[in-house]
Amino acid sequence: MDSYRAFQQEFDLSMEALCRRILDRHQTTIRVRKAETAVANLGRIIDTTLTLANRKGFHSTSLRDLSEQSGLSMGALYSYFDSKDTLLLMILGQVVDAIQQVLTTPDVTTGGVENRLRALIARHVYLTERMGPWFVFAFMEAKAFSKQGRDMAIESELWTEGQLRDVIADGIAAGAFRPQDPTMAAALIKPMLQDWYVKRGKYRRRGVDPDGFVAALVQAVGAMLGSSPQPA
Amino acid sequence: MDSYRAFQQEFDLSMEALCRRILDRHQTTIRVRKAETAVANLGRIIDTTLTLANRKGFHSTSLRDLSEQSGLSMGALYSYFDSKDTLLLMILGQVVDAIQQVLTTPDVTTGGVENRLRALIARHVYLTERMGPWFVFAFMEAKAFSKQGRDMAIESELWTEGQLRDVIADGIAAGAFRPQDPTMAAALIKPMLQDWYVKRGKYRRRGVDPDGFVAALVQAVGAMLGSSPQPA
DNA sequence: AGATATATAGCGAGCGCTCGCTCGTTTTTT
DNA sequence: AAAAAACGAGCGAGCGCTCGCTATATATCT
Repeated sequence: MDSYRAFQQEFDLSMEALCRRILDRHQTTIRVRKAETAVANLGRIIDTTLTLANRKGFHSTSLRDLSEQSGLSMGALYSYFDSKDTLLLMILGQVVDAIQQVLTTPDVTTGGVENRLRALIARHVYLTERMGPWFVFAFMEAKAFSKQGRDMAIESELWTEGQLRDVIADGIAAGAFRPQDPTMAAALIKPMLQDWYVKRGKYRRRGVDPDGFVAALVQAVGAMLGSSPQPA
Repeated sequence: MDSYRAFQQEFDLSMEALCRRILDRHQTTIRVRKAETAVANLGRIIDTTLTLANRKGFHSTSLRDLSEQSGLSMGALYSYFDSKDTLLLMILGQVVDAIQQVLTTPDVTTGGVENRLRALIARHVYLTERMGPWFVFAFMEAKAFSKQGRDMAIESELWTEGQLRDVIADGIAAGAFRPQDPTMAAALIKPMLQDWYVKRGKYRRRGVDPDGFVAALVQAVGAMLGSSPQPA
């Protein structure tokens, strides 16, 4: 898994696949019984929500706008969620779910520290590239979440940072990285990863693609941690 | 200027001083004539706005909440701004103003590249520490700004990144830093600087103070740019 | 100095409007 | 024809904002 193309073939993160998981997780609230119909309409709802919310904020997006743009009536929308807040939690929940799915696989947890670190960085960039609007949504609306949502976001954030910290700590113990505080190092790397989706437009304007960003980031992080040069 | 204490003595960024500048910039909209009264009440209004907006978002903060918490009536509020959007632009404008004030002084623009880079990093951290809630507000509400506000935010963002890029480019030319793309390097450093105020709580919980963060960041950035060790 | 007049600051009920959400009805599917 | 899904007018609550009014500070006149 060493390019964005390979990543896309390994993980199915299509709107359909994502909505199928959301349907699984919210079977009790979603009142539409036919899975095929439910997945299709969930896709339209969430696609529209992400577009409108990322343009002017979730709170400023009215359900009438959402109804009009998605082509479903007000009543139909309420067959898929029981409150606007639930819609928000559906999207956030799927973001957390996808993170777990992508960052918990052998490539990331085994092998040399250099490769584990590279895999962690690459997968994070590729995942946030593939699900860009979802991550922007989660990041921007985080403050407005209900307590349940905020706790979920913080936990997920700390989990990802913990993965980084563990790899760095292992690397220091193995003598691959210069001795330093692994928690602080992880804390500094995390925002660089987030920048890829928070400021996506800036990188697009400069012609930087996902693989280019991964290369630059791996290089920078390597230098920062004082890693010995990669074996040719 | 080599500590947060020294920074606070060099720059007056008290609520009173900031509001006095806001009053200057919005003389035409603010209908209260006595400067003393206006500055005092602007302080109450903005302090309350930052508190409420950073808790639940600016859009979700009603002017009735603001009125109740600040102790001014609805009518009195409208003597200080002519629309809720103007209130938002007042705060954003002062953030941009303060950035210019702090990052455009001899320390930052003269001397060796190592020192210029250190000064730039330190001042950014100290400024965002001193005006924490203002910066969090600007960052979180940026997407909801009117076009005027968004353009201001983007311009200010790019200006700061440009300052970083220039120092790095000078350093590469002088042989102090390893040859690399200064634009990409600056793009990766910026989010680390922003993390200080966006995730302020995380660092507080871990007992990291402004000077500690500056030290860690200068160290990390130095390694990342491949700077030669500092002269003792 | 005291009385009067004028300007300034603050007040808060109420306006028009949009919001999230409901529910009786209609359309589509089985 | 029964069940499932979609419809959309309408409800009450809460929004940004206004405006006729009161209270207080300042200026002017005897």
